Amino acid sequence: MNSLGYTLLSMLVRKPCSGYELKGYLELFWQAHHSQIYPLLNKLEKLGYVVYISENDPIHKKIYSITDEGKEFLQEWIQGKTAKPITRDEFLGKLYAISIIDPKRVEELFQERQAYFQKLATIHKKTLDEIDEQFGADLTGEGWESSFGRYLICKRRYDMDLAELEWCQWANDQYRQKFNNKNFSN
Amino acid sequence: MNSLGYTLLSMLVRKPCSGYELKGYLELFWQAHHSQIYPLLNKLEKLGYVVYISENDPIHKKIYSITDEGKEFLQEWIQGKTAKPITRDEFLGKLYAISIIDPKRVEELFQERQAYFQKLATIHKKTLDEIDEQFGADLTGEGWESSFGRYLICKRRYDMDLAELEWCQWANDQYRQKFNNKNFSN
DNA sequence: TTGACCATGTAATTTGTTACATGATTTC
DNA sequence: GAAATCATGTAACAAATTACATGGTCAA
Repeated sequence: MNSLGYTLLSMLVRKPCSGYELKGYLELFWQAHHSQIYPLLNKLEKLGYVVYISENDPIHKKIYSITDEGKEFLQEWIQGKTAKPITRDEFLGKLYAISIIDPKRVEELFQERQAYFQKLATIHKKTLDEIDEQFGADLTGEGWESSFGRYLICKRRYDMDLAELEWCQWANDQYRQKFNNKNFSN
Repeated sequence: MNSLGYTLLSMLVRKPCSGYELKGYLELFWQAHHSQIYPLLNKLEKLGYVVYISENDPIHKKIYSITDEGKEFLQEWIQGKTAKPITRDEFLGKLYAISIIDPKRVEELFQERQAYFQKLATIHKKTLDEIDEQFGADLTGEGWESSFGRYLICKRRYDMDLAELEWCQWANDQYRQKFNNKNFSN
């Protein structure tokens, strides 16, 4: 099984989910396409690590639940070595060449970046508030344990969004100062 | 050409580099293997977007330089749509299931995470200091323009390292509080 | 009735990872 | 003289992306 497969199992510890839901939750720290998720869930099901209960649920929606065997399998992975986090950021790839980018385009790139993370920050703040509302900010609500991991991860993501926004402002300011002083040329 | 290929071009705007160097610089925001980088550089060379000057340089080291055609090609990419940043984080994949992880292992996971980002923060701080030293903190040194992009990216990375470390401390504290209160069970 | 979102799947292609291969240099 | 780091390459395999394919729901 690959890392994404284990991660799907990990997310099913919190609550039974459909592939579509998993894709959404996953976006906090792992962007996966549905074309990866659905086949993996089918594989996990064949292996007996998840079961699906399509019961009375609307139309063609498959809610997966982790099995005890799935939990054991997951534990083995959790005990093993943890791979380093991976990032790939095209914006930064472009920014590397900032000295030869048209100033209008630079401003545009920063603006797009800020808008993107502003949107994410808003979404993640809302999610955090919802978790607090559901379980109580003093962490006393029922079922809290199973959502604790997601809560920590969501908080991290929100913190990172804010750090990214702060950096954006700083970097854009630096650029403007630089540009006004020396006019950059090149 | 793919995003990594364009990003390599972008990095060559700053200064001529070997594939090995590029791999190192890239690690700030894009983790690529040498088995991707070397073939891409050969491809870019065949297309005339980079040239290599192995001249008097030690043994088998190939220093690549971007051409004017390469810069034009790069500009087209920079003008186009920017793909969203990608992250994949196994640690967070494990953390999702924190409610069923042995507390000792949880502490270990947090410790490893902190050590990892502490190490990165130290490296990135050092790199930032070197850039400041080389060009002057008031951004007046010669050749500053071409390293400005790298400077911004390096600062971002350092900020993110610190944010990650702060979150780690917060999250570990939350976990300990939670664990001491309710003993988590499960 | 159009567009956004929910919902799942497969196939073709591209990208990324791991393994195979080699060899020099530097530091301890 | 052993280990780490510098340095480049290819091949086999695994994973991710994009395209193809289908169909339901809900709100403006």
